[in-house]
Amino acid sequence: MTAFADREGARVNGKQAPARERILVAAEELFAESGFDATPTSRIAERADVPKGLVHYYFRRKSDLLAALIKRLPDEQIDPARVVVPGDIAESLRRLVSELDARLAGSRMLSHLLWREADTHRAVRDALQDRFQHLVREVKAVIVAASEGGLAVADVDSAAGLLALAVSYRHSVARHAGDDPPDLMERELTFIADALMARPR
Amino acid sequence: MTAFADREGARVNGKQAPARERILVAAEELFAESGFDATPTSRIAERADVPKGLVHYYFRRKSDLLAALIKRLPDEQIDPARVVVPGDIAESLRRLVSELDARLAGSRMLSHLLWREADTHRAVRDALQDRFQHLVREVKAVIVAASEGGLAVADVDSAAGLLALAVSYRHSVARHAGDDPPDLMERELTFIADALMARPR
Amino acid sequence: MTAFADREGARVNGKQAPARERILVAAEELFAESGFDATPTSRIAERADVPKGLVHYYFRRKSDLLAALIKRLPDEQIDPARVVVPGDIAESLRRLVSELDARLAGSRMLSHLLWREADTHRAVRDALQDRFQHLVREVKAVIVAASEGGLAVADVDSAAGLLALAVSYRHSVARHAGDDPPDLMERELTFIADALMARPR
Amino acid sequence: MTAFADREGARVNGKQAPARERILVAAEELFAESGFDATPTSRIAERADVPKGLVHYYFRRKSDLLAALIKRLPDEQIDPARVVVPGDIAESLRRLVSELDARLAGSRMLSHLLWREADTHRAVRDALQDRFQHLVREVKAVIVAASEGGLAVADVDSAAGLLALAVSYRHSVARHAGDDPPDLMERELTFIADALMARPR
DNA sequence: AATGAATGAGACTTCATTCAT
DNA sequence: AATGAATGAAGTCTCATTCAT
Repeated sequence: MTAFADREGARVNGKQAPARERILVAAEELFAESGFDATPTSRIAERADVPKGLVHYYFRRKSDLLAALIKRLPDEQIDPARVVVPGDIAESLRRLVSELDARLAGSRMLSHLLWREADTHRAVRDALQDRFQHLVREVKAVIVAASEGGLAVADVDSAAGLLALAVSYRHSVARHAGDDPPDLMERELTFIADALMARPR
Repeated sequence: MTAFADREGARVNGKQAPARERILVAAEELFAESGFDATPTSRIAERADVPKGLVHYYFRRKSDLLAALIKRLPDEQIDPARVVVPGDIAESLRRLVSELDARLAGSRMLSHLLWREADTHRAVRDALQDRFQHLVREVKAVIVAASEGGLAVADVDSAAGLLALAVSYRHSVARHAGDDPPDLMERELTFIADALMARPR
Repeated sequence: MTAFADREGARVNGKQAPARERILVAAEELFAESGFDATPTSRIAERADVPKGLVHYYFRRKSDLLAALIKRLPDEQIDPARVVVPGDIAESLRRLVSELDARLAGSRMLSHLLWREADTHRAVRDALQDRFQHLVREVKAVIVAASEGGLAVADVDSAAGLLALAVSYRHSVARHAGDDPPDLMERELTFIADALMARPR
Repeated sequence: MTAFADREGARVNGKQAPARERILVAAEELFAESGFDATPTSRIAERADVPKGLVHYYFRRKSDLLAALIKRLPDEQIDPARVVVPGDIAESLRRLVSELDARLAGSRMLSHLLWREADTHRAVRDALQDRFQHLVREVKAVIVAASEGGLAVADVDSAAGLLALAVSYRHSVARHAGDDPPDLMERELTFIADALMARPR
């Protein structure tokens, strides 16, 4: 590990990360900060500290950068066993949200980017849809496991959809708010959990 | 007056709308279709069927167009009396959503635009926040009126927040889905209404 | 006479000056401040407080404004009798310079403008040359009158040329200096006067 | 070296000068000919025979071109020993003026440009002031050396100031005259020299 | 006489992309 | 593999000038 401080992500245990990697990191940051269109490739090169030509050497067109970024999306499955507290839906969901927060912390910017560019770039749109569906399924799985059966499918679907929406909103669009009180999430979460508990089985 | 149909909004009973108005309509459409940055002012002029210079005559900078668009946002209050069915929260919310759909139909594109550009343009971000809060308050008012009192404030807040989120999502981001099944909304709506009914008072 | 204060020169004893005059005054100021090319006619209209169309109504092309400005140049002859102190060249020149200062004070901006635009506009160039020659002749006349004859023509020409140069420089280009110490002029002036006195006759 | 005559400065012994240099030369010529504002970058590209984009590749903004031009100003000191004829101020000044003429011949246009743009561009104004002061000092040094001491400081200052003015005027603004008779300078020069000689010591 | 909407040429500038080295 | 000069299309914006009223 050198004595020089450096860009987050630009170094991998002591050595400067390879140029290609540095370019991707820089692109992700800048796209998230200013949007795809508003980010010149020259500024990406600058931030990655590589010559301008190298960006197009690795990614012939600018959109190839976006495509490469999407491929890098973290896509780990959260193991329901790690978060589920049988019989306690609220607590289970609470832990799930916490895990999701942790998982997405590393790619919050990218998540956010997705929402912005979904319109103009089909690849992005599809990736976004996939991630959302994936999220819904994860929530559903946790609810089912925590409830130990007995819930109506439609209710689970509704609940999972609403929570996924809230989480997703929080992770991407809502970050504008600045405040983002943690209890806000808590409030919705318990409301949903209680609602499920109150349903006739 | 020709017999030809024309751009939506570009004509006002037989006469071509004033140039300024045509420019705004064209800008709204194009911004929503392709995003702010990706829309050249020249294409706006083209679609509005005005010379390129006129766009900048009325709106010196491109961002002034965005600002003008935001000022035009419909902002009518929905009268709770028109949608509330006392004692029936679900039906009340159903009618409210229906009204909201109607209201936003005219500016769906603009709504969508807001979500996309919220990051880069502070004016947009603020407008977006305002609209969302406005929406939450409307939902809350309907719930309170329909429930005839007796609900916990926190529950109303949660429910209103979730429904506003769902409506908002549907009106803007969700349009990617293409299909947008009406019953999807119905499912979330009844889930929320039932949840409220089931709560201890 | 209204209670409103107004632009210097835009009012003529209590009444607002006619629009055409206000336009000329505004143009003179702005051309001198920012240069001919850098001054949009729209800003002239603005400062003159007239509608944009009126500027081109009175002066079809922008260059017509310049031409009209040149025609307005003050061109009064300074009466040698008023400044000459017979036998005292230095004092005579001192008084002349003082008169010239007073005369040009009213049109300092315009004088300055002339130097800047002389290149690009033939009419300006010619006016500038004329004014300079006029100035040389005035200086010459004062020297001749003050010296009561007996100086060599070549010396008078040289002296007049040099002083005219210094005065001209001071009135136009030199104004950049900011400081512009009065004694600086005095120094050159006495140098020239003494030189003339010391010449063999 | 080809048989074709070519733009002055655009070729360096047979090979075309580098693009960046050609751009600077073209800009200098055009700015001097028509002024800074009146010269489109497109015409600079045209004359330099480079694509339009290259001008902005090397000089992002048009004003950067002006700045670069100013840095290129020749700034060699003239060695007093080369021009001074001890005891003969007039001849010394004559030789100095001749040297100055030679030195400035290469950048006459640029000199001229400076006077024109001094108003609107601070960098130019400062450069101009510096050059003038530099010139005054050079003249002063020659006078002192040629006179072999014994002149009053104030007289030397006056004389140097006047001659610098005349030289400067000739090199820049005066070029309008077209004719520019060499003896005109000679006349002022001897007048000044004689004046100094005649002064009491 | 006066006005301000309208026009279109053209200015500066940015930028993705290519290419010779 | 890597570089940075070079290219030209396209974008935003300004402005003198015209013209219908």
